[in-house]
Amino acid sequence: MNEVKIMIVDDHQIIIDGLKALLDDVEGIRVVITASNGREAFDMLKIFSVDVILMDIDMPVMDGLQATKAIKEKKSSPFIIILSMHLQKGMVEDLIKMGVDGYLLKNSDKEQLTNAIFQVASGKKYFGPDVTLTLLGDDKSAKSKSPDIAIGLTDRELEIMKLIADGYTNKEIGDKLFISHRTVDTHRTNMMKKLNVNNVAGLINFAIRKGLIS
Amino acid sequence: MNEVKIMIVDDHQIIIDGLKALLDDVEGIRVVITASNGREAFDMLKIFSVDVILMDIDMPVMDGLQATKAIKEKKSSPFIIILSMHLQKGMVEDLIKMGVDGYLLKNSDKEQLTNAIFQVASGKKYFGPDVTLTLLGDDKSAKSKSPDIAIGLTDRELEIMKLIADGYTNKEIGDKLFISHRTVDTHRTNMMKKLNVNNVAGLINFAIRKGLIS
DNA sequence: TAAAATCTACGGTATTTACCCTAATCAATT
DNA sequence: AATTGATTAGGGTAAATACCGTAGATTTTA
Repeated sequence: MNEVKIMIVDDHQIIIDGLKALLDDVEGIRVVITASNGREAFDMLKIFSVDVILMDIDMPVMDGLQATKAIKEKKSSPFIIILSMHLQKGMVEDLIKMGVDGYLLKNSDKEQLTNAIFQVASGKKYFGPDVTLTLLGDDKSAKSKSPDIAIGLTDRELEIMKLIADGYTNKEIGDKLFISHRTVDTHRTNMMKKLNVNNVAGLINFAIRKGLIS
Repeated sequence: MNEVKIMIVDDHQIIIDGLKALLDDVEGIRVVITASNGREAFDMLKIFSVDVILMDIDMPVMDGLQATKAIKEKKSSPFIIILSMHLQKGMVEDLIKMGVDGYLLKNSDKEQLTNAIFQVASGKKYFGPDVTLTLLGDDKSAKSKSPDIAIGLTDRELEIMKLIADGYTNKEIGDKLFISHRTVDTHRTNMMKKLNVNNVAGLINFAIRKGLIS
């Protein structure tokens, strides 16, 4: 088999450098290109051809989920392994629907990473040692349903989310946006329902995970 | 000069492995031990002797700031470089007061990291290419004033902060900690006063900036 | 030993959220 | 033309939070 060509996508240069140093030591793996956000990764694919993408989730400009979606929409896209900080339940199913080929926590070790890369490169799926892969479904399911996998929040909701995170009350937000504080409350409630949390702390925690604030 | 002996402290194994691979390529640097949280790092220092510690901030059990505080309280402690995800204004001053020797964003590159290590190992300070080091003061200032430099929150407050961030209500937190929900409210109020915010959103935003959650 | 900080707790009150519900308007899509 | 989704708004209520104060018990520091 040829060398597995890798693209690393992460907004932290030190992690890119680290992963690169780590993988360059491995026989059969070669890091050919890196990108610091989703958009860059997407653009790079027009120029470079790679077999496997190691994709971070939290990134500015275009996050890992958006990028994955965009890349997987094209035909003959590379395999994609998501590198995530935290395990989020329900996440794996969503990722599979998006067409992701692997999922790995950042507290995995070198061996698990290389395993994942080789396995995915050979066309199999890899979802961590913890995750039993019972489901799988057909490939078509990726495009047929659930159009808003990544986040599911509207622009307005996002706008309000940020203001909530900044510490404004519903009334203050209403004044700022020239809408009723009841409307703000409605948005707040809708977001909580969507994200399955039950207070502002949960909301903000979500916003952090997605890189919307901080 | 001898080799610079390094300890890496990070809760993500892949980052440890990456940094190790990266630094093992560098002449004059040797990673002798790693730890996955602050407590482990602290304990390891009883056994191993190192010159420079690369310390992450976000960690379970004991975070980087607590660990730094604990380590720097002992005499003849190693130099410590903080590795942080985000640049936080006001942070650097606090870190210097704590006795930290360097501060580096995780989106620094390999060269900056090795520069930082060598510079710090030789007794100088390194606070990133962006940060102009105007202040510095005398070494005594570290212990003489402001006992709660890092954050200003007590252990109990921090504990409660994390539970708030996890979405628990005052009542739930009270039940968890076997104290009255009024006491939880008092802690909450005191924290807000200390941090100059006026609701839970502000609190959590702070917790993010300081790396207490996520 | 005295002073300061920490953790605990409560009374009272105004404000804010959280959570039900309905519903009109507008834009986009089928 | 009809449906869906987004945004807007309100009625009503219970729960939770924010904010003011005080204060005892314990621990730490000076």
